[in-house]
Amino acid sequence: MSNILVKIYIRNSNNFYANSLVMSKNLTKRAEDYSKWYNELVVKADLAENSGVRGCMVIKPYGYAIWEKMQAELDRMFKETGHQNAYFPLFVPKSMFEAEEKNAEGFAKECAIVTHYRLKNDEDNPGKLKVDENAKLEEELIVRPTSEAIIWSTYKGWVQSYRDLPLLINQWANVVRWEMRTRLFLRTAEFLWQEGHTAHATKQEAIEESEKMMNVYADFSERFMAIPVIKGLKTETERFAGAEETYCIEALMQDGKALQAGTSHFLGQNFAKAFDVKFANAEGKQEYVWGTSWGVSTRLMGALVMTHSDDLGLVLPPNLAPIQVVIVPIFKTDEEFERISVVVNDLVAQFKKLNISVKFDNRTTHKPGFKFAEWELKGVPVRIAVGPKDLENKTFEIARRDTLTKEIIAQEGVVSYISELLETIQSDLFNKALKYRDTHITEVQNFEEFKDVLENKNGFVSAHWDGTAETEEKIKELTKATIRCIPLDGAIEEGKCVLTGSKSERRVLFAKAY
RNA sequence: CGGGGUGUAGCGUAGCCCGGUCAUCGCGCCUGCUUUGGGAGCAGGAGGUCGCAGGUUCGAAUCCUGCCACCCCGACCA
Repeated sequence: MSNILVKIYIRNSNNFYANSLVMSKNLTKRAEDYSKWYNELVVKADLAENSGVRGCMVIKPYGYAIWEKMQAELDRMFKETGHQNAYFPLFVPKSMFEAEEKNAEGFAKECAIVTHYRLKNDEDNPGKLKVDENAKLEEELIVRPTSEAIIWSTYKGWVQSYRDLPLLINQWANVVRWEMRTRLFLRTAEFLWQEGHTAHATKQEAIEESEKMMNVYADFSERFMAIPVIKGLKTETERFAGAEETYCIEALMQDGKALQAGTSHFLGQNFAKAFDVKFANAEGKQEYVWGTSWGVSTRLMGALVMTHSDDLGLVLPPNLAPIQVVIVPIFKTDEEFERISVVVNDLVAQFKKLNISVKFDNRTTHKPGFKFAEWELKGVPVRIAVGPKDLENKTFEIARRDTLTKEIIAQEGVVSYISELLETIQSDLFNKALKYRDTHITEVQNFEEFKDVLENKNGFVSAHWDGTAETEEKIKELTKATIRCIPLDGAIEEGKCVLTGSKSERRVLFAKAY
């Protein structure tokens, strides 16, 4: 093939040479550099691109369509569990931000801060502007890295009696965290998310709420995104700043690294005390309310890409695919195209009745082979090809993106066949990812095994841990692996800490993480 | 924020060390003909303030300074 280029990457002064075969339009081979593969995939599949503004990305229409589907489903689930949407300000006055000390401290190093509100002409550089030093704000405004502060300061005015509780609010918004190293979808300086913030009369109710939302996330992730997750608790070091307990869902990517896919926090009375949110209980006594907060972000898009995709491109679960079925006509003459269009238009109408999103790729500017490759790159779950042979035999060629298999199917009843096929693909994708995940949870008994798994196999390592932050830190230093979570379904099991040999009563999951 | 690297057409790149017909090649794009069941072929053509701003020089993609953005490692990352 003429468009195979042999590229030689020559890196830095160490004279490190890495040769790689790169198809001009294909993706970098995954084994060589997973992160390069990931970046190329995100860009080439038309999901997002670097904006050129520090650490921020542009989400392109195709990527945003996926996000909208995720939003719609999550929003439905939130409402089903009694939550309402609201919106709070982007700017948080510094004094408000610092009210809950631990939370403020936790985010202090990654905040964008507004200090001025006006520009003026720069006399030294005609046509240029500069900050007007006279327009300095009395108090700086923090661009929200999360909204607990501004929301709890608002809740103070909303809660007086136990009759005002619970307060179950969600907000869809953008937040800014000035991360040192950014990566499309996984860690961008600005990202889109939803954050739920609830207030309750009792501790028990708040704990139940945070567990409930963790379950909502796990359910969404597994049923909708076909990404298996492990539900668990964060250790004290990994816990959200300002929370009493952090619940999380952890997913495993194809390169064996773990990704935190969502968190739900039981905040205790920390924010209620910081913002003085009190209510009169049934006995007329003043009490602080109990809080939770929970969120998932556009990071889930990164999880989606890294969980299912292969070297031909994106693989989207049918539930999330903006286009579930694409129809590619194969023809030589206008007359053939006309005859195919008649059949296809009828087919499209039938799909629409079943709410299956379908695209008839009737471009005359590209050849079928090009279209096949393009839709594969974009991850469309099912492709139907229709040509003269099919008209003659009353058949279609059906191709699955996930398995890359093709079959010839009679036109009669094809719509219900595909409707079922979409469900099959959805569950097959989940099962495939589940199998990968489950074969990459390795129980180890000692530190030698521990290191061996992390060096040679990767994935989750299930090991005993003595429960101390020092041991956790030491293990991180030695292996780069962190405790992803203390699994909720983990059995009580006597054992010895993998590093120190001290007593342990349950296994926890370690992994290298994004 | 520390260390290293990169920035040349929409994308990927050669050239930089050693300043002077060096702006190179491939993909893509446009036009025409032939093609169309897996990323078409041939012929012709368009497209670039060499990241930005200064400086050195008769002359800068090339040397120097500053800035911006991106990549890798580390630190950081509820």
